Amino acid sequence: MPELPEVETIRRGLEKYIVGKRIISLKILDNKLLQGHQFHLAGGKVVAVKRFGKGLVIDLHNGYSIAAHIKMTGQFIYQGNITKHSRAVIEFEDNNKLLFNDIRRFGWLKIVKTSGIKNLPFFKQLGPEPFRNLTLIYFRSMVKKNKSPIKSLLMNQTKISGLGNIYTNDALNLAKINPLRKSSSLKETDIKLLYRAIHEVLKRGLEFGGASQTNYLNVLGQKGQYQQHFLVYDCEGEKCYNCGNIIKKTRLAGRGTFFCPNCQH
DNA sequence: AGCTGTACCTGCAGGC
DNA sequence: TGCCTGCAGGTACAGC
Repeated sequence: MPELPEVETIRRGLEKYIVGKRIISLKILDNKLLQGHQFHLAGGKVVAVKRFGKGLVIDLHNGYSIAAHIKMTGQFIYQGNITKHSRAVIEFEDNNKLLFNDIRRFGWLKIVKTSGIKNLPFFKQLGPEPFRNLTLIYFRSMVKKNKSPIKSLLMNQTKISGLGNIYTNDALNLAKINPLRKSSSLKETDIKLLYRAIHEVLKRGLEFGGASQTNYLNVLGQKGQYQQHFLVYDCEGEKCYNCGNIIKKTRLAGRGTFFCPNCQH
């Protein structure tokens, strides 16, 4: 489910509710889920919760961390009830607990030394991130030399981290750029508009607490509201808010791709 | 090197 | 009602 705004909303929730708590156990309910040795966790006190791209990292005081990726349908739920989709339960000394639920079972948890997080394959390959180190200079040079469709480039986590299908579709609409356009064909004006649009749609996503189109929930089990404000994502057949033309859907690299044929060139 | 297609899973909506 | 197909917000990997 999650892209940058959803994962960041989860991170903020975890930061609020579990930092300072001591873990007494991790119960694994799905053997596919975990890599690493859970005995490193017992007695570990949570000191920080970080996000890198769409990945989460829970740092403990003892030099170990829990790295997590919730992929399409993962959820971290604080104080929730165990369901058939619960894959792990972290219990804290104060009797509170954190569930990791995941319908499609794509997500993972890894227990590693905090110093080794950056060497995990997923974290190692991440590109710069909006609101952090994605500069216009880097963005411009990357766009100019890339020959794939601009949408594919934006979705590529090694080029830019944090964007997924929802925010990529909406950012391209806001910048009035056709998703199928070859990256290197973008003009300076397009590049600047797109750079700003990426930040704008992510900011909106964050302000609405993420998009709960299907499974996303924050750590309190609450839905986000950005799905009520999609510009084009999942809007096939609806009228474009800008010009009234009908929004079209196509497929690009296997993903649903939405755009206004009139506004986006 | 860098791209595309497919696999990984489960659930759900839509067509018949 | 039920079966079938296709699709879903992400990544890893094979193959070109």
